[in-house]
Amino acid sequence: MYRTHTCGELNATHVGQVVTLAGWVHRRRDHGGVVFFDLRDRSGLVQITINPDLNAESLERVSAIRMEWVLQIEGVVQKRPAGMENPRMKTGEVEVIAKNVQVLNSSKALPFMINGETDLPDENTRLKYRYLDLRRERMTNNLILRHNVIRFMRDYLDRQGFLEVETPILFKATPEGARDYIVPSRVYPGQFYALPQSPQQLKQLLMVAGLDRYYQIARCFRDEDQRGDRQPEFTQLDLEMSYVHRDDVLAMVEGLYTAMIPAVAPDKQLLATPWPKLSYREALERFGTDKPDMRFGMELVDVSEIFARSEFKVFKSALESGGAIKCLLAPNSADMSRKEVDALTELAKSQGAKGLATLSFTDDGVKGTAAKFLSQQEVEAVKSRAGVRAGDLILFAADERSIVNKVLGNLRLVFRDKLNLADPNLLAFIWVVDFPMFAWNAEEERWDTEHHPFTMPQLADLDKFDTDPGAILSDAYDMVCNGYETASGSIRIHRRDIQHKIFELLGHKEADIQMKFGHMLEAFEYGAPPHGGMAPGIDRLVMLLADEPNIREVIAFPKNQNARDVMADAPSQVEQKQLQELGIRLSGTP
RNA sequence: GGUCCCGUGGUGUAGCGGCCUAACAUGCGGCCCUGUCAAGGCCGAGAUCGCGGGUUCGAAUCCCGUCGGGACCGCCA
Repeated sequence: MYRTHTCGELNATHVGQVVTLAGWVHRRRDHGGVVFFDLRDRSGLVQITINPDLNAESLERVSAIRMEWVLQIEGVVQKRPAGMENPRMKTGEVEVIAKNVQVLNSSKALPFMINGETDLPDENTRLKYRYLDLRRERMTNNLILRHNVIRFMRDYLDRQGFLEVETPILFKATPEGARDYIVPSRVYPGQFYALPQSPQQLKQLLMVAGLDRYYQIARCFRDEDQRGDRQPEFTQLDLEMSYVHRDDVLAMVEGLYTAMIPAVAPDKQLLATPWPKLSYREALERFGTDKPDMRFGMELVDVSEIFARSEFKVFKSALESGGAIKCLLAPNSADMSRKEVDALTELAKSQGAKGLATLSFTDDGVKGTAAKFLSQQEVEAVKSRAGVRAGDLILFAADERSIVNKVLGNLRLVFRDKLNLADPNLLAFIWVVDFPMFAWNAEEERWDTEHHPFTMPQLADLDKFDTDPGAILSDAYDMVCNGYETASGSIRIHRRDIQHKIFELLGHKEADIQMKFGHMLEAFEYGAPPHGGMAPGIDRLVMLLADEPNIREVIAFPKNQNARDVMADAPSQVEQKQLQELGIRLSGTP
């Protein structure tokens, strides 16, 4: 063994012991006579003291040593002289007086500094040298946190009677949902596997197989454009249970999370237990989104009624065409500059609104773009309905209801960030339930499933299939936290007739259904039990627990926004021979 | 596919028509220094300002294009 102890574990109880350590030079402080190194391994830092009476061989090595060299230090743990302790270091009471210094490896000058939190380079540089970036304490801690989260999940689910089962990475392309990553087959030229977007079908088949309670730390692949909270491959806690109703699944997962979070992230507070349940409709109406950040108020206020007889053209025409007028109260924002309001208006326009109307309640009276178009009574009515106080700003959106909600929902988040309305240590978990089963796809003139085609419609709505599919609610649910969708799931269809009906409504032809989903339909004919499940996203959860702004910070080797691995430079071309074996000829760019 | 923002020594920034033969910090090299902990002091090397074109007497600075990166919209069952 190279070492007897780790750096971070040393403390006053080790005083007097001879120890051997191995690690990186985090910092060096060379005083000419005495030299200090902070030696680092995963466990932390400890000060190594090189005194001038060290053996000549070691002493000669010391002068050449630079940051990130790998050393093996044999020495004696000593209590630091009085007044020389460093209370900011975990090991600050002690130091290791070196008796022998071996250089295990040297290091080139670093492409960027990794011993502080400031001055991080461009993210691509961090990704190119990810192995250096991960040496940083913050990144190491993120990976440790992620490990603790997954370990807790495994232990907890094991105690709850779940079995961890692995499912294939090479599977079958699915026509629904995201774009698939496909893998050519050598044995069957011209045919392709697909990487799973999730193990959805497989876990349902495990229920048919009688596994009863299944989970997996599952890698999922979706070939869509990136965001801060989306990567081409990501990890879910995929789970499925037999003989459950919606609330059984929710209670299981809520129990897991409320036990886990104090254990892995003790600084975080849960907003409420049990977690509030919001219907999809209610979430949209009150917060303008199906993934509301519940850490602060600023709810949307419907003022359509107040303006039922308004002469303000913008409001009038919105109502006449069946739309709505809603507003948002931005506290203490009446003094916002024209420029800032214009920027908000641009944002609103980018999301489909025609514009924004404002009222600002200043010391000099009511100002804003809507002021001169509204009557005194209308202004008073808005004031009392929205609870306006002096200094507040009101923003109106008048349009189709869906656009109004979307625009104000996004503005709500802009003000959250601008006015620091959300407590960063709060985790506001909620359940969003009662999603619509279908959404009309205007572009392709057909129905799409809102969740996925294996989701069980609510029984009360089954008779609406032929009359009003848009009104059918499903037994789908999302876990939402601080404005992120952190899990999604549903009770599944376990009856062949209903499943078949869904595929039909989605516009699949009979032959297609057999080719793409025949295995599922057939399985349902062999005594499929009622079942349901969920898939909490692990990357997003760890991101929230670690206070990171994106999931790349909690993934060891993520891809950049253009789905590129800049360290290994993937994707890359392959040998012509490989393509030949697969029967693939490149036709140039699509 | 679209919108917006960014690109200056290894790294992070400043400079935003002439004062730039490009500044500061850090890192790097050398020298001095026996108690520091972002150690300190002195000296030094290191950048054709992402790339291409244009405007101008003159471009890091203005314009156009392009490449790379980021945020967002579309997309993400």
